[in-house]
Amino acid sequence: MLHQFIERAVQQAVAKVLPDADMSSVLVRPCPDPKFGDYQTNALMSLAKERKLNPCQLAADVLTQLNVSEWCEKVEIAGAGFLNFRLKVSALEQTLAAVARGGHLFFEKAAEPRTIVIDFSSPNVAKPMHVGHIRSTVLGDCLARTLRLLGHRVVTDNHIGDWGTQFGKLLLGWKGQLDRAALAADPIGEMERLYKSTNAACETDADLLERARQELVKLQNGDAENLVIWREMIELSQHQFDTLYGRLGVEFDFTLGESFYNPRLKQVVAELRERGIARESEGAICVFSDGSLPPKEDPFLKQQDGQWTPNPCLIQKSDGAANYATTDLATLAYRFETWQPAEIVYVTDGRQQLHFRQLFAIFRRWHPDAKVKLSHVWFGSILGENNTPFKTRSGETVKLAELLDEAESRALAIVSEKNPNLSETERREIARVIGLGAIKYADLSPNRQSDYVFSWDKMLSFAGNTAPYLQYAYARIRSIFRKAGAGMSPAAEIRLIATEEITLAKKLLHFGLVLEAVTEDYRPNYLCNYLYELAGVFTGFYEACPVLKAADAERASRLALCDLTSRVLQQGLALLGIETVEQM
RNA sequence: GCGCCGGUAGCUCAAUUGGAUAGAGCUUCUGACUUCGGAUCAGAUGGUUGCAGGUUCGAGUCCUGCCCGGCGCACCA
Repeated sequence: MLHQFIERAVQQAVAKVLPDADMSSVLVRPCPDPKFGDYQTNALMSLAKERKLNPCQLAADVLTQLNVSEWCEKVEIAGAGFLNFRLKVSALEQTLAAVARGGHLFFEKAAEPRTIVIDFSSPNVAKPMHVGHIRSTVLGDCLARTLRLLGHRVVTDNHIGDWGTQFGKLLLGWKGQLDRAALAADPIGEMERLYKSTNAACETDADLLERARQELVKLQNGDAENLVIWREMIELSQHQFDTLYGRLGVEFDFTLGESFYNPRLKQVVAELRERGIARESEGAICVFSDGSLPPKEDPFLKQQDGQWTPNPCLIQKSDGAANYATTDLATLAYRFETWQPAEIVYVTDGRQQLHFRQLFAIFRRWHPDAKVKLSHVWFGSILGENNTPFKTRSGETVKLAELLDEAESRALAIVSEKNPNLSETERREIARVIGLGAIKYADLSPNRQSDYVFSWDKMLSFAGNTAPYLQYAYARIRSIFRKAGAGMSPAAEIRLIATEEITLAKKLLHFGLVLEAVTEDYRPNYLCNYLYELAGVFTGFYEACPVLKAADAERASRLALCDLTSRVLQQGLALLGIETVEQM
């Protein structure tokens, strides 16, 4: 893309003037205001600062070494030492024409593909998937899709909760009060009922609690009967997962649950003890600070009463059982050894930050030579009214299946009102796409680190930065092609004359830059913002530039612009996991 | 108490290595329709970026202190 050509040219020019400069900081970015130009670099000012040079003089020196006349008008030095670039319309036209002929859609594949493991979603067996799983699922899926499009090798792994203390109570309930008919009709509901009822009974009955514990011990020791029941619970749960992931369009390469790592846990603890990374404390096995980090950055220290005190990570409970840190360590080691990734990404809510800081720190000590990058991509909570956690009226967690149902039924009501002429089958399909898109977009468009307030009315609105608005923008473009019929020549020459055409063309060019930003910071909201802005710029073009009524050459050129815009919208939404429809 | 995160227009949010005059939507008000889909668009109103300092050519962004809110901090995950 053009900005990369300019960037490389600038880097080469800087290298001639300042051979020792760090080129990774010499970047070319879109201008914040078109009056300055189309692209700018502000890197020369910081380079000048480091070297105590006059920034404008440095800019002038770089300029003498710079030749971007193939793509740009005269380069300007402005402000405190910006270089401003203005694209030649001819370069724009050629770039768009090349994409229209079948090039990559305004992005470039990564020069050095990386292998990246992404851990996301992670629902629990025998429990309904609920609203708490949506953000991890949607974020992780979007990151996987975007990284893949850019040419990276992505391994998605669903670390389901198929092991743990809850199975004691579940097994006890299953054996005592399982309703087979209810299980057949609604397996998750029945398992949830068994757990809740047994759990409640255990609150007041110590004998029952002990029996639940015994069931858990039997399971952990490989008791045949309990294993059979446990496997059935997993299988029933997997059906639920498959159904919901099917609706959401999410796929995993692997589903290696917690239980997969059971055979490795003892070894993990033993190894960490042998190496002196972990030791016994109050009956548990713990990892303490090794003093290698400054106290402020050390996840195994906290300040209490003005003193740095231990903040250990437990890797084995005093009863000898492993806990989630143990499993996560075994999982991390397995992923590292199995896929040899450049990076492992965990998509979870922000409350687990300390856990992952400790987990990563332990792994670094355990495998000091491992080059793998470890990332915790965390997100904020979904809130209901009054900034309280999002719950149903009766205070229950909102089930994911019901959430999706409601999204679709609300969308159906809107579609039926707006476009009653469509058949019910068509309206249902449109409602499905709009309803699911609205939910996903509501999760992806805010900064992932902030909490957001769940609002049906906002997410399903056709105005503002919402999925329906973008889907509408797409449908409206497709409508032009339906009217145009088959008379569209795909490899049309593109001629940009009106300012709205040029603005749209320049916006299309930014797509790849945005995708890179998304994968660098793991922030899909950059893509959402971009698509919304693109839709806005397109509307400006749509209002000002008639397409079908234009004369032949202009018509073909504008049709090509429409086609490129619709493709970027569709591709962008697809990366967010959101479908489009031809009519809505 | 300590840590992490947040505090930006009346409301909900954005702001791409520190970069130029902090931007959208909603709301309110004013306009545009014999419409390539008005499910739209144009314009107006609206700001001491929580407070006070500091760093520098330049700070919503970095540093220090304080105020307010959410979350976390040894055997749940």
